[in-house]
Amino acid sequence: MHAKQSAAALPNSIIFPGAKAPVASLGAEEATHLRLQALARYAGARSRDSRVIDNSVSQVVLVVEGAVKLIASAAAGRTQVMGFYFKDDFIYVPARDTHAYNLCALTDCELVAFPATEFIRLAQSDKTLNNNFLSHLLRALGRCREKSLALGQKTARERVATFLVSMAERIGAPFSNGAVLDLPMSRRDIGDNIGLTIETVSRQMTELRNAGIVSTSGRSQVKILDLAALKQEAGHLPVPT
Amino acid sequence: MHAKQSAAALPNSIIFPGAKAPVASLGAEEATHLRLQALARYAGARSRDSRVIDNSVSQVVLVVEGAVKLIASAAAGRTQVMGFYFKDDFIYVPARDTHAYNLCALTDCELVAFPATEFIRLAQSDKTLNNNFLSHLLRALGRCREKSLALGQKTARERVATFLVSMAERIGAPFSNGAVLDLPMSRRDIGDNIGLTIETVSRQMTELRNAGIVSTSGRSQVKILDLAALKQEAGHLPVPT
DNA sequence: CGAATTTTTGATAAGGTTCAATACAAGTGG
DNA sequence: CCACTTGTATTGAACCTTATCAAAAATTCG
Repeated sequence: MHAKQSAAALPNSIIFPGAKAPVASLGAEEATHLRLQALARYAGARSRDSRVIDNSVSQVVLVVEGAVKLIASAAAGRTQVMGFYFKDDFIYVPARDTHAYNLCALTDCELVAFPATEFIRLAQSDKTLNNNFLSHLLRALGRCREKSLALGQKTARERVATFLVSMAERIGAPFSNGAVLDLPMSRRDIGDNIGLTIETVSRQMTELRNAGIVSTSGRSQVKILDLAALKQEAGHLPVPT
Repeated sequence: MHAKQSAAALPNSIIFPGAKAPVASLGAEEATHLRLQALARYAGARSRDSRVIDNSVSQVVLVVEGAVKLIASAAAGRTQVMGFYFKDDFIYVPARDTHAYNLCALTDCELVAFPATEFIRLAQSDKTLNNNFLSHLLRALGRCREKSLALGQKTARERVATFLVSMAERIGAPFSNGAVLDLPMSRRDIGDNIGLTIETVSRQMTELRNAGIVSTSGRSQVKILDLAALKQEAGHLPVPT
């Protein structure tokens, strides 16, 4: 299902009660709000919907509610999950080129999409918005480089641990010496994100469980019992002095 | 050797004859030039110099001449080469954080570095410069995502082929059905860039040579005899329709 | 030319994938 | 509400790719 259309035209979409709220988290000045509103395409999506937004042009997407994954497709049907995004996250989705990028809903969710070109033009006249966008891009680049490092250098164990640490920081609820999290993505998604097969992910989870570092219940709940130990497993750099 | 210092203080550095030229490729408006000049730190480096620029603060670096690599260091002495950069390339080097980023010279080279914070502030008042910086960041993010896909999904053969295709596009001279290139980096650098050991890189090069797709002479010269075949090996997506 | 370094080649081993089967969770219809 | 069905996750065994270790060959540089 395509989503570059106004909310009214989408049967599945969730109509926002107060339309101003989502755009507010972009931190733009008052004067920019109206113009952002005009540009915004609200899109609701049900869990598992793929191609949640139109990728014929580059888009800047804000997650208002729910969770999505950004996937890239290469030859031979292989896909890489470039990242997972949650409430208030901000995603740059390039237009289809040598690889095709798409957003897929992991849960029912609400998104706001802006055509990138117009968004950037608008940001030029609003220092706050421009700064926010810039610092978002810098963070995205930083995270992507971290991922490159992980994919290029780390073992299966380290990758799974790294993934869990990252998720704990983003969607974990504090718990004892660690955190509790409810993973909205499947083992396949995790594998495609960290460059492993589902079997390897599963085995590493089992080993972490046997080592008493995490415990699991059901498919999605993970309790991190010892965050320090998990970070150790993740192969993180000692804190710089 | 540290390089956040003016050219005059660097024994190794190459003093530029006309100091305006390097900044010109940033495409800034006339009025911004002087302020960029004031901000710029010129740094020359000899081949193999590491820590070519100061990484205690984030920097935006322009390559005026030569070639450099951006490396990230993780625990256990593992390093990932995040990318290679050549004349007129533009690099965002974040301050040291959970990982340490550094520029290393592959050849004798000339660089211009700007403290990122001030550079960004200056860009705010110059639409052209701001646009250039933004589009640079978007391209950098795109390339980094491509690399994630390669590291997460591709085989050794595909990675080496992908690397060669990319280098051909960036520093190759046209030649018959392919290109000739003079690689300024070692096999180790290549391996650290695409997540393989030097032995595996070497073996894959040998196989590509045996397949008649490339030929080599000396350490650094590579002739791509059949670019189409090499792209095939790289596992690229068929051109979108 | 000769020394030092880098690259290539070879043999072996380890980590991860693949294939196959079982167990588990969640949803569906009686 | 429970049995049945479907999809997802876990476990096991064999295989394959790539890493590791070790040595020889090639290139660069003094």
